[in-house]
Amino acid sequence: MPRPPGHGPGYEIKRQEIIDQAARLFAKQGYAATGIAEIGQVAGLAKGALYYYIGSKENLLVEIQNRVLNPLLTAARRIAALDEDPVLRLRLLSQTLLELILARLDHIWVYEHDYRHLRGANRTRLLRQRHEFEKIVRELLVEAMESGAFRKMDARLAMLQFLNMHNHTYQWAKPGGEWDAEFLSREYCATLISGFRSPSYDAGDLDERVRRFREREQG
Amino acid sequence: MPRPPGHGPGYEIKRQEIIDQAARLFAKQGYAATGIAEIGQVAGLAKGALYYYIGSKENLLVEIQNRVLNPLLTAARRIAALDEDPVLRLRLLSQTLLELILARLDHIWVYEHDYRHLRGANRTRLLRQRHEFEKIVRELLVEAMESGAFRKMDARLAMLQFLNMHNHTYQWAKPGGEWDAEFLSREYCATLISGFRSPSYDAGDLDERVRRFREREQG
Amino acid sequence: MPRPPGHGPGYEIKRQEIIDQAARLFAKQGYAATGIAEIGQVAGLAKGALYYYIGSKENLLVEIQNRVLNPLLTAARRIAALDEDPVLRLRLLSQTLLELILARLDHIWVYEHDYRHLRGANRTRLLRQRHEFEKIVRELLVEAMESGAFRKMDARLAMLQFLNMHNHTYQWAKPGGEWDAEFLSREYCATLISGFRSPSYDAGDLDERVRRFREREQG
Amino acid sequence: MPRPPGHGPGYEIKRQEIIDQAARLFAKQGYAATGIAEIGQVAGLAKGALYYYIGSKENLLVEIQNRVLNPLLTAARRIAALDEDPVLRLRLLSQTLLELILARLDHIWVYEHDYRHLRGANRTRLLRQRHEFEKIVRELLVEAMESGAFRKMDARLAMLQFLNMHNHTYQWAKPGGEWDAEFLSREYCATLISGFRSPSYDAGDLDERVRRFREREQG
DNA sequence: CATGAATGAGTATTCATTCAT
DNA sequence: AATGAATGAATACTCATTCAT
Repeated sequence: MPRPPGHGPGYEIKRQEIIDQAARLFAKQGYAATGIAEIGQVAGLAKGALYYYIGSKENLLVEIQNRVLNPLLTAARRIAALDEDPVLRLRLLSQTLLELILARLDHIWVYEHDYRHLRGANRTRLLRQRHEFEKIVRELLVEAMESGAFRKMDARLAMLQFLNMHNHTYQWAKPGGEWDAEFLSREYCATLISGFRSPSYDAGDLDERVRRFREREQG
Repeated sequence: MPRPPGHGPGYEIKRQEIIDQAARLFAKQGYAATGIAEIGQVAGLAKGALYYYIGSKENLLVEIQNRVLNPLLTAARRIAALDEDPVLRLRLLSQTLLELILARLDHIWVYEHDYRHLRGANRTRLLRQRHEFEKIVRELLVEAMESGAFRKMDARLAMLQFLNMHNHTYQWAKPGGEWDAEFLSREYCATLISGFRSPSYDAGDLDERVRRFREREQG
Repeated sequence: MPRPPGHGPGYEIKRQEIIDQAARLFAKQGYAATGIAEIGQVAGLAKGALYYYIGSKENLLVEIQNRVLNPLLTAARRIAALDEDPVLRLRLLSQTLLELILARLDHIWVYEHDYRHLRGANRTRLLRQRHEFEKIVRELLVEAMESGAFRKMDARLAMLQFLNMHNHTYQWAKPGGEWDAEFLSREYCATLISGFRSPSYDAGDLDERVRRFREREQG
Repeated sequence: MPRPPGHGPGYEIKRQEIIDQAARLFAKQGYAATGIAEIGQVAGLAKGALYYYIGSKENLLVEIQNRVLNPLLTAARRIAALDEDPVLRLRLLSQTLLELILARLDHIWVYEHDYRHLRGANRTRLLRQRHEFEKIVRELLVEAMESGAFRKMDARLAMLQFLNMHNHTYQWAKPGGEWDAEFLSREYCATLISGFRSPSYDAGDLDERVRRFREREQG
C-alpha cells in the first residue's frame, strides 16, 4: 500500500519493520498509551522520518489489523470452501486460527484490544471483516448440525463458545510457549466437539485426518 | 477506604458514584484514552473537586479492579471450601463468575483491558489476586480428576480452557442480553464437562443440584 | 460567549485582553505565521492556561472578526434606517467606518487579511455579514441615485469604489496618525460624491449637517 | 537570474513555471499557510528537485514580488517621463496599474498580503520600490496641481486616495471578470479627477486621448 | 537533473495534576 | 466541600531544508 509517487526499494521493507516494532509496543502498553516518539525511538528514526513511512498513528493500527485479518480471512474462506466434512473443516480452521494467534501474539493483543480506536471507514471495514469470520464459523457449525455430526444447538452460541475458547488464548500464551497450535487445536476441539456432537457421532481419527490433509496440501 | 482523615458522610457515596461513571467511560473508550476532564463532566464536578474524591486517575483503576476481584475472590474462596462434589463447585463457580461478568460488563472491560496500566504495588497485588483465582479453578479441576469425575489431564490447560470460555464473554455480551448467567453457565459447563469427564462419569442432574443448592443458600 | 460551566469574574476580562494581544500579533505577522506559543508569551500565560481562555486559535480569529463586524453592522443598520437623505447617510456611514478602522487598526489588518483562514460555519457567517454590509452601501447608493442626487451608475461599481477608497486605508494609516476619521471621511466623500453626483446636485453644507447630526445624537 | 553556475537551457523555463504555480497557491491560501510539499506536488517535482530550482521558499516570494514591481516600476518611470500633460499621464498610469492587477491577480494577492514575510535586504528593497512608485504618483499629482488642472491639495492624501482606489481592486476582481482595465481606469479616474480638479478644469476628451496615445505607441 | 530519505525544530492542542481561595 | 485558574510536559503531526546517491 505505497504512498504518493515513488518510493525507493527499501521503503516497504523499512515500513514493515516499523509496523513490527509498533505492534510490539502497542501490545505491551496499549495503542493509546504508546506515543509516536516511543515508536520513533525503537525504530531509530526521528519523528519526521517516521511519518515519512507511516503517514499516521492510526495507519499503523490499520496495518496491524490487516496483518491479522487478511491471512485469517483468506485461510478461513479457503477452508470453508473445501470439499471435506464440516467437522474436519472446523478442526482445520481451529488450528489455522491458533497458528496465527501464536505466531503473532503481539499483533493479536492489538487486534483484540485496540480495534476500538479505529475511526470511520477503517472501523467499518474492520467490523465487517470480523463479522465475516464469525459467519464462516457459524455456517460451518450449521453444516455440522445438518450433517448429523453435531446436535441441534443455537448456532450463534456455539460459535461464541468456539471463539471464546480460541480468541482468549492470547491472554496467557507466551512466545515459544510449551504448547503449539496443533496441540492446542486438538485439545480445544476435543472439548468443543464432545460438547457439540450428536450422541451417535464418533469423531474417530479426526486428528489423524487433519495431519494427513495438511501433509497432502504441503507435499 | 477513606483517604485523608476527616471526610463528611456523603464522601464515600459520591466517591462510589464517580467510580461508577469512570468505569463506564473507561469501558467504552479505554483507560488511556479517557480524560479526567471527561469524568469530571459526567460527574458534574470541576477538576479540583474531582481530585478531592479520587486522588488520582490510577486510583480509579485500582478501585475498579477491586470491585471485580474482591467479590470474585470472596465468592471463589467460599465456593471452593464448600463440602460439595468438585464438579458441582466448578459449576457454581462458573455461574458466579458469569453473574459477575454480566452484572458489571463495563467493569470487566476495564479489568480485562487496562490492568496493564497499573504500576508498582497495585500491579503486583492485582497479579497475585488473579493467580489466586486461577489456582482455585485449577485445584477444583484437580479435585475433580482425583474424584474420578474428570479424566487425567494437564490441570493448567484445563484451567485455561475454563477461563478462555468464561472470560472472553465480556467481548460480545450486551447488558440485558438474551442469555442470563445461569443459562450461559449451563451451556459452558456442559461443553467443558463433556470434554473433561471420565468415560464413566455422568453429570446427571447437575444443573438441578445447582438450582437446589442456590435456593437453600438464599432461603 | 463564556465556556462550559462556571467561570470566575476575571475570566472574561482576561479573555478580552488575550484577544487584544492576539490581534496585535496577528496584525503584525499574519494569523498563520503567529504561533500560539508567541501569544502565550506576550499574555504571560503557559500554553495550558492560554487554552483555558481561548479554546482554540481559530476562536481568536473569530472573536477578532466579530469585534470588527458586530459594531460595523450594528452601526451600518442604524444609519441606513435613519430618516435622512441618502447622501448624508452615506457620509455618516463613511465616517463611522473610518472611525472603526482607525480605532482598531490591528483588528482591521486581521479582518482584511486572515478571514480566509476561517473554516466551515465561521467562514460562512463571516461572508454573509460582509455581504450584508456591502448591500447596505449599495442600497444607499441606489437611494441616492433615485433621489436624483447621484447620476445613474452601475450600483455595484459605485459600491466597490466606495469600499476601495475606505477599506484600503488600514494599509497606510498609523495609530495616532495625522488625520482623524472625520477629516478622512470628508475628503473621501468629497471625492466620491463629486464623482457620483448628478450635474444638478450640490452637496452644500453636507459636512456641517453631519456635524450637527452627530452633536444632536450625542447631546 | 540564474543561481548556481552551470544550468541547462530548460532551467529558467521550469523555474518560471514553478513560480507561477507557487503564486497561485500563495494567493489562494497565503504564503505562510502554503507548504513546500504542496508546491512540489502541483509542480510534479520531488522536494529535492524543487529546491534545485527555487533555493528557498522565501526566494519564491521575492520572485513574485519582482514580477509585480519590476514591470510596474518600469512602466511607471516611462509614463512619468512622457512629454504629456500630467492628468493624461496619471490616467495612463492608472490603466497600466489596473492592467497589471487584472492580468496577475494571484501575484497581486501575494504582493499585497505577504510582503511582510520578507526579511532583511529583500524587505528593504521591496519597501524602497514601493516608495518609489508612491513618489511617482505623488509627483504626477503635484505636477497636475502646478499645471492648474488640479486644485491645491495635500499631495500625500491625494496619492493615497489614488492608491486606495486602485490597489484594493484585487480584493474583489475575478479573472475574466466583467470589467477590463480600460473601463475601470476610466471610472476610477473619472471619480478621482472630478474630486481633484480645479473648478476651471475640464478633462474633456481625456479617455479619447489615452486611446489615441496607446494606439500610436503600439502602432 | 532529480530522487528518496532524513532531520529537528515547530505546529496546535490535551493531559493529569496542583493549589490558593 | 468545591472552585477556577494555572502549569508544564506530552500529544500527534507538519515544516522548510539538506544531502548522498
